[in-house]
Amino acid sequence: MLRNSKACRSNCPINFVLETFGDKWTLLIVRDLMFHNKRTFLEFMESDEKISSNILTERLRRLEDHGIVEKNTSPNNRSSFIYTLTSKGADLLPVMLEVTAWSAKHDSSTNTPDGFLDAFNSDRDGVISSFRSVINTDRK
Amino acid sequence: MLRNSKACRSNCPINFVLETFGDKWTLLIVRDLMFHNKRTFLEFMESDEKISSNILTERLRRLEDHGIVEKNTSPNNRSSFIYTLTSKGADLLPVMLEVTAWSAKHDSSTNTPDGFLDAFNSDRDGVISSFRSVINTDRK
DNA sequence: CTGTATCCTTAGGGATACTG
DNA sequence: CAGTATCCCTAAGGATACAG
Repeated sequence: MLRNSKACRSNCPINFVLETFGDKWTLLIVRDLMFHNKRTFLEFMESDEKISSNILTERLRRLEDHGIVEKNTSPNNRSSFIYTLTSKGADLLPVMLEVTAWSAKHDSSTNTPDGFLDAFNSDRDGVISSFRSVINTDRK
Repeated sequence: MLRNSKACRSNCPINFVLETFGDKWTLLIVRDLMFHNKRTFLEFMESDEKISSNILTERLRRLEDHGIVEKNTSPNNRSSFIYTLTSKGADLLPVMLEVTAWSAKHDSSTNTPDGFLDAFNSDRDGVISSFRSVINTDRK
């Protein structure tokens, strides 16, 4: 459910992702959920890029509004919150891996795991499915 | 050659693309070059999202700085400029198609060509290569 | 036509303090 | 711990005019 829906600039599918991910922070949260097994506010705060707390609060809420992230109270600790990707969020995996491959190809200074690019180029589907199996998704 | 290089926030490949594409406009220019055969300033101005001229000027320059777009004077008209994707820019095609597929799957209001999603899911490589062959790239 | 320049408004974001 | 609230500054962006 959308808390506040903005007018779309167009119905282009590229524009559609920009309405959600067209900023410098949102995709980093998805990355942390997807590849770094992060799931709490503090864990997101600790990432290298040093997001500030007010921005993090707002971006998490927007991701929740867009159905990409789900927020639940931790079963054992009631004042702790756990963020997980929904299946819609997990569906971003191919996008994320293509982005990673592009960066790895065109910027040698990016920290991509050794052999990723070769593995991805030779067995893309295999790499995707092996990642998919370990993603932190909500399973009810 | 970079006109002004900013400090990177991290060496993460996801962050790397955000340094270039982490805004609401840049990717739309790539989309126009890649899928709509646009190549002049005016053509970019005419897109549905209504970018303003000062933003367009700055984004084109940044894309040129990052080696994603090339700017050349038109051979027949000396005061006219033609923008084309470099091979680095054209390498974004798989990313763009994955983004399109994600949007098409999760937002029914996006204007995606009929049958794209099915074609892409069943013959991804075929779809990519057929797109690749018609992309407006600089070939010298 | 292809931009630049300027002015102005709004959104993004950093720092910090504070609450349940 | 998990945020919210506030203050303040800068960056992003819209409108418009203008230059080569």
